[in-house]
Amino acid sequence: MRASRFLIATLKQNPSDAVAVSHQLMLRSGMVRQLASGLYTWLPMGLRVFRKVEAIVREEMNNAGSQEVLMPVVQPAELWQESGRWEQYGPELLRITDRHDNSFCLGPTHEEVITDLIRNELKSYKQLPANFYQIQTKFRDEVRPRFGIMRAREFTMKDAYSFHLQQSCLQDTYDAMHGAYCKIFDRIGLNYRPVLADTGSIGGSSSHEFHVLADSGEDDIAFSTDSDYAANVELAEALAPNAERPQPSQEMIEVATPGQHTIEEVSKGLGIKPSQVLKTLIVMGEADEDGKQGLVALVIRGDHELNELKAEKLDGVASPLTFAPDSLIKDTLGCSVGSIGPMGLDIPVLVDRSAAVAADFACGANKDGYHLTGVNWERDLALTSQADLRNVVVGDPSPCGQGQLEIKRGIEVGHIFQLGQKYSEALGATVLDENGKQQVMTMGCYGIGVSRVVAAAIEQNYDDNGIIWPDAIAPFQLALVPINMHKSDAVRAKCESLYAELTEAGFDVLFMDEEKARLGVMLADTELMGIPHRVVIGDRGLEAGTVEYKARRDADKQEIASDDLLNFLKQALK
RNA sequence: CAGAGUGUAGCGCAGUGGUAGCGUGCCUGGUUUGGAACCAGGAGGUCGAUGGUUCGAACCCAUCCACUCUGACCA
Repeated sequence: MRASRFLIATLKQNPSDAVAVSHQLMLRSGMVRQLASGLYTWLPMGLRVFRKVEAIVREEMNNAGSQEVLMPVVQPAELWQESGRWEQYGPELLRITDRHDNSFCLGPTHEEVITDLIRNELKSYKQLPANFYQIQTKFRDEVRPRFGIMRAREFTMKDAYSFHLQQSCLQDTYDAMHGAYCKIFDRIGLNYRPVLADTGSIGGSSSHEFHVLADSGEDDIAFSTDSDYAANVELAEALAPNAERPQPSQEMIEVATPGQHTIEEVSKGLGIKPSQVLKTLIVMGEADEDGKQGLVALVIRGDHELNELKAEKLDGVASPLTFAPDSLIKDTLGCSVGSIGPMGLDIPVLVDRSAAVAADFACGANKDGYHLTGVNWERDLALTSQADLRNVVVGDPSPCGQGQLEIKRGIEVGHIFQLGQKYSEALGATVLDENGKQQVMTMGCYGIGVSRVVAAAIEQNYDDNGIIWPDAIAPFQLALVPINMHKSDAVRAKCESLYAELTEAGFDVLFMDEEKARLGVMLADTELMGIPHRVVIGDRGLEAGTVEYKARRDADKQEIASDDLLNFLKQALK
């Protein structure tokens, strides 16, 4: 491609409202432009990257036996009412009405549409397993779009859905998809990890997320130092401590702690470590037959964080997890939030495993302005139910039994689920089995955020000068940069012949052929745009029979005999 | 949705009551040319919108809109 015929829309200055690195660099390098909040136009440069990601995803999905389809973005309300999600989904589902006053939505995902298609098209067990995918625009009216392309409202996703009669068959496809995802992210050239994940609101049993590791990620991922174990922190189990609970050594006394409510204030006031203070959180209990909700107390160590996902899965705890309103706590327990403790509560008390081995601890006295110190389980109060309630922290033993946990940030770029029969059941997607009987199919679903992969690749690969694309998804593999082409016929002739030759050899070349463009500007632009390889042609080199080569990641340039260039590049770019 | 902030030239910003400016980018000409040059000339703005106060509003007041940040939310 000739730069003179291609929109190079680089910006010198950072648009002021971009915060995330990928957002800034995508705007500055002329990859995208914002149209409205969470809506972006892909410029030619950005679209080339996007298409390369898409092509790799498509190839590997095809290789893994999935068939491509393309479903509408606009979907009829009836289907969503049939699955129950018309009511379940909140305002994130953008609902629209057509001229006949019929309701539709913009698809945030396509389970309903594919299941509707499949119930009409698949009739026999002989057609199973079946796996279909599409690469399509999704729309989610996010409460707060942010980080540019990373969390846009309109985005592109590769979503696949598989259909089975046996769980074992689903498992096979799930494993095949897992393998295909690894191939995809390997080929793209990202540092990523498949991690155990929560199945979330979509339901189902088994689930893995694929995370690109980057400091700017929104998720915490826990890894074992000694094994392949990796899990989203929201899911990673905090094992029960091995250590026995120490014997009590202090008397329980009540201490006035006026104005001290947070763990930090209390531990500072009492002169003890936060880990010696237990915090008691009051959440809503599960509704009984009459629909009445009681309260439940959750007790964790002061230096630990509550894991809401774990908590809401416990018997007796309302899901979604809801913190009890202050007024209700005051009415029921007779004290306010900063002074609650497990001592003498007549509501269910669930104690985190780590908190259960604490001795001589401090906690609220259930009396405003007072705390207890030297409290001990069994001696001063009964230890009723124990549970895993907290987020794991660095140094915890790995749930796999080997090594300790470390925690890194990740960007979720893929997610695979075993869906089960949630949608096939609701929409009546059945086939006849060997005995001629109707059987509801079991489903799996598999997503990759195609547009997000582009942003995540930048979050993981950049420097002060701009983007550093992995070779496989770079908009161009190579920049051909002439020096003073408008004055030197030799430079022009060499560039033209090289451009023809390299293009002929199958390289994606960006020829910086703008008349009178200054070298510094061209170099800065090609670096900002992240083009991984660069060849500079000047009179000085040509007289010596050389051209200059530099990889985007390299610190130094090298002189290459111009006759060897093609072979050199074939090596370098392979 | 709650809290905070910002809207003035493509981008970054200044201007706080007297009719719009700087840097950069863009166009023309010239001089330059190995990392974002220099000189001269030029184009480009209903100052987010509406209403009000005033002789006069980018500026003061009110309402609305958009965008951003923090949080809750998130297959």
